[in-house]
Amino acid sequence: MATHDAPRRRPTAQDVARAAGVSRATVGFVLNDTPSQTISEPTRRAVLAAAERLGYVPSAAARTLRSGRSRLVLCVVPPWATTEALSAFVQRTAAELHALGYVTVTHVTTTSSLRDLLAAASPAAVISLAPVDPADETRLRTLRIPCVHGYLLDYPGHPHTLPLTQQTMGALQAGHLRERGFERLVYVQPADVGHPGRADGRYTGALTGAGGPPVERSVYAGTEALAALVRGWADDPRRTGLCAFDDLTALELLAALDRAGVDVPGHVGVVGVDDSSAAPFAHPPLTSVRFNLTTQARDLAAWVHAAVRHGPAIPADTPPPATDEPPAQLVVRAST
Amino acid sequence: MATHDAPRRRPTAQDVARAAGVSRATVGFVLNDTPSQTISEPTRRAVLAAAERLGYVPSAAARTLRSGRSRLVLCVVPPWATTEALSAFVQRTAAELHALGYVTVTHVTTTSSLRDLLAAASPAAVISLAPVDPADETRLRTLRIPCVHGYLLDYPGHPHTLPLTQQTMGALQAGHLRERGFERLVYVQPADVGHPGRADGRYTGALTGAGGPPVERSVYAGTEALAALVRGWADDPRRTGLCAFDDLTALELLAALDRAGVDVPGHVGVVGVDDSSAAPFAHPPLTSVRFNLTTQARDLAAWVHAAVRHGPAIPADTPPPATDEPPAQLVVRAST
DNA sequence: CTGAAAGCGCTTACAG
DNA sequence: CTGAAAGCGCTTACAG
Repeated sequence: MATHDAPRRRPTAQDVARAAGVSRATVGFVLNDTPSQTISEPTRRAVLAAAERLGYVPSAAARTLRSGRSRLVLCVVPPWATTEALSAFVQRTAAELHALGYVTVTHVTTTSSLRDLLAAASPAAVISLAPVDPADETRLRTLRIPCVHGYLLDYPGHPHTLPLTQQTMGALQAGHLRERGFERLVYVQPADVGHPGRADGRYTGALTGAGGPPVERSVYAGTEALAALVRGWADDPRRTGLCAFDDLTALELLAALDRAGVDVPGHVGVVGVDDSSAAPFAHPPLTSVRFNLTTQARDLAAWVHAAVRHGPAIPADTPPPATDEPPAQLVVRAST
Repeated sequence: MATHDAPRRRPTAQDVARAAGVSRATVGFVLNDTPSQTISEPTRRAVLAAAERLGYVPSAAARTLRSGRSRLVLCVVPPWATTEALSAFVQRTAAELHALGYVTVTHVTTTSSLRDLLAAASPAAVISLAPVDPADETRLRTLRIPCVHGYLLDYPGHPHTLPLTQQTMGALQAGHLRERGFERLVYVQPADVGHPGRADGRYTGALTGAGGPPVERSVYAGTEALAALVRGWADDPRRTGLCAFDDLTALELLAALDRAGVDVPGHVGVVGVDDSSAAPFAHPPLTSVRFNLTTQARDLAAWVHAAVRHGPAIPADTPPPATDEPPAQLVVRAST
């Protein structure tokens, strides 16, 4: 026995029209809330009920093709930006964009080019958490898809720079260590930090936050190299404050310091970046820089919305709304 | 002065045809590698060169609408599945799917329904890392979009179950603790673990892995509650082995045990799940369960590909390829 | 290879 | 509200 109402194809607006006993145009007006049309409440309800009953979902492909608009926002994330803090940032931004009528999806870049991605999806806009390849930038311009930069690197002359920059993070770290009375300041990072600009920016910020040089910089690769650094700090009579590149680096530092029997924070202090969920459980609990991303996610979403409506070139007319909230703050724990 | 070759609209296949001096059909044949057509090498090159020069990217919307096919795979991730290990799993799966010709994007579910998502994108298939809402399952069936379950819950009767299940994890934890001579075994979890089935499955697995009961189960909420548990373990004359729900839970346990002055692993042992990047730097370094996701990502990608080609109902004919690799393994460190 | 064509499902202006 | 219609850019079968 064949089920009589199982369609062999997905339902279309035409099917909804038939089921609701109205014209196809009416279905479109109801489903799109077309303001220029007045639809009576009973008709409206009948259409919506029929759509629901049939499991109708408008074809994204047809809608995008015909209207030239899309509700999809594509967030492009480099592999090194898949941290807790940045994931939270993307999720908040997605929530803000949802309120503006968009749907956000994320793509972690493995191959470098956006070409394949753009041939498979038709986004209204792209958010990139990393500097975009020039070829891809050209492509996006050609396709008239606005690209908003959601990365936290200073980008001179670029209007869309979030208040939170790499500099902010380093400055908070170094300033805090100075306040706590650490005399010698060292910026410590592993050799591989994804995009080198991140570490450079944070180090530059540390120079500022320390109230001027010197802030040393140590790059290590491997346990041996780190142990050698630890010996240097242990033997130094000065109290040494370490600005760790991120929380993971900080955890590695704390473990190495513990192995060497160094007193933390008595002789050496450590500050991370990210305020990861592991930070409170470190040994000792880790002081870290927490991002305040709520308002910044709203800014980013607003830029995307503006770019979609007015085109990518909206430098002067959309300044980020002034907020009292600092872009980041220290969460002080026992490691300093 | 106006730039003479800046088009006001995005280039189409027609533009490429004009630029290459061929017919529009030829462009389609070249760009799609249509096997039924023989295109001479010079023509082929001319078309590709013109496409490249114009920055042509085929319209995903038009292509999907016309062909009824899409190269987009949508991976739906609940907020609690955004861990390092699962992110890595998704990225590996995306890489495998890329090799099969798909492009994968991820959506973290905030609102529960897939409706908005499916109205904004036309995926060829959906991978869900969480059980799918029945309404959404119906919707996907109606839209003829196959949905493959990428979550690690046992799902009785479901053909697509990866070798790695929640049970596997718990079993490895408990088996290891027994081997290490811990007499009393406790499964410890915070009250909120996202989807409760995860903790239930892991606990069930621990019962098996321990070679039979008893394995106690402790659910805590807050530092106070945890401290009370720690006192209980400290006062017990038996060596107690703790199966922590995940690495974060394990880190919290280690911190609490350290505060209470409990000897780890002398008196209490701790095993996590995830083998997160913080695990090696814990105090003491944390023994944890690492997922072997390489082959499992390949299986998942193969299921997606099969589902796209043969429809969602492919139970019997696509068994997961047998691999020698265990679905997960212990990484033993000092905490046990 | 070319050229003319249909049609995917939708949005949206138009005359009633 | 209805009904007939165009057209977004593409894929793809067809006759040459």
